Amino acid sequence: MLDMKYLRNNFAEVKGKLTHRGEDLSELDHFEELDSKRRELIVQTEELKAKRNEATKQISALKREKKDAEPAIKEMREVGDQISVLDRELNEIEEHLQQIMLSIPNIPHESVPVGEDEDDNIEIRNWGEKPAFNFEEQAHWDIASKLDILDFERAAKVTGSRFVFYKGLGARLERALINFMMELHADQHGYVEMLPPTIVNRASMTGTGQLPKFEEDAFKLEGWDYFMVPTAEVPVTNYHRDEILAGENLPIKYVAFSSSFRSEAGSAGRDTRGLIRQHQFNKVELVHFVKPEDSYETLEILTGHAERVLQLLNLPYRVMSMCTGDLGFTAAKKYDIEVWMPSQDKYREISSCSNFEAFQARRAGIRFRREANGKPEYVHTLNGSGLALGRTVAAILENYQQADGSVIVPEALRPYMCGKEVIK
RNA sequence: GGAGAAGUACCCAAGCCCGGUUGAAGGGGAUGCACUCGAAAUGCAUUAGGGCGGGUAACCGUCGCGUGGGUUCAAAUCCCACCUUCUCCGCCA
Repeated sequence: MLDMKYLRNNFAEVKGKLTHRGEDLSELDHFEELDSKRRELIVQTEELKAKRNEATKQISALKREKKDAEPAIKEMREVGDQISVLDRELNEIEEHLQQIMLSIPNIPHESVPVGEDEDDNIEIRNWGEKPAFNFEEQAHWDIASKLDILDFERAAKVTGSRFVFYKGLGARLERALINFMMELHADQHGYVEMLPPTIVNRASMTGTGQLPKFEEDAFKLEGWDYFMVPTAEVPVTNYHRDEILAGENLPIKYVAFSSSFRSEAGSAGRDTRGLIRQHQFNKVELVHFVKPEDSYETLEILTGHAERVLQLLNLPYRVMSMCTGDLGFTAAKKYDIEVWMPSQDKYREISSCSNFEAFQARRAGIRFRREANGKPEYVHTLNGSGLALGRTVAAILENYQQADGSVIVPEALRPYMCGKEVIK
């Protein structure tokens, strides 16, 4: 959510900056009218309420002195009616205004490249050497099915398409990656470890920006106003919802492991095979709460923490700066880290690191005080995958595949795999 | 799932039956001042934060006793719904 006062005072400028995002801004046009109507009504009702409060004191004094209060009561009856009419109107307007505010995307940071879609994203850097194979490289689903470590067919029977069983050393590999990543971030990067709920309520989904606009992307529990989390970002960011944090405790950094659930509405036919696009996948997520002046430096650090995972696994990747048209709804700036997938001859997203500035903090009411008696200010929130587990498994299988169909275990993972050096 | 109890300011807690003088007694804590060489103890004082609106500003208004509605001239106090916590029973990993 944007700062309403800022939007009021800089309407044309904000609107200009939002046009590059390629989102529907038709709602925005009602803002100015509703906003001024709202303030008008507030002045009116508050005047009447002040009058009523004054009269109430007098009525109670009259009653105490056993004098006739009937005329005053009669008059206030009318005032009361006026108040309730105006209040009702005010409520409607505030609801509409709130709905508009919740549907306006974040303002892109000035350093974000202007562009329409993913073709306009800019490569910031790349790392590692793409493997050279002297045999025909295979897709990870083929490698995995020959090794019997992933089972998509039975998952389709048990649940449906876009689900998977990890099996044997496949399951072991995924679990090794979870432990490897969690320990790296907790022990070496200084994050506090979390295992959050994987079901959250509507307020949480609204707080981080998944709702109200993207409800069809989420799995909702029938009969409940609960949702399966699409990312641990939701529970972990909302962990501090409606709180005022002590400035001296910032920055706060959490690393959370959770399963993530996405309906992938509108993605039918894309990445139908393999681990790239599942309804359920595991992810290690990094979440920061920082002072506003620190958030852009933090975005670089956070991205570096995610990159560190790929470096230790020796997987080639590049870092892309998302252009205005590919930023997503909530981010002011976003880097995607893309890992090399040999069978596709392409880089594929494996982490997404975003600075939301105060966009989520305003929705979720997350503030801090610089000093004990200072005014509360909104924190800036950031998060990034560190990393998506399924895609990491896919990248390992493809980049570490051997001519005989076996897969070398990256050295950094061997301590988590009982020293095993190869999956065959 | 069944039965019961409770949610009041930073914390504890009175008020709620019998609506108005409680914008919230009292205590603790915190802060300031006094006493003291200093501390403790003691005494005095302050301590609703926050949202929203108006105003160049000082400041003013409004909302606020779990949340949302309702009744009333007026609600912490009455009515309804919901949420959360606790206790007991049942079930259960």
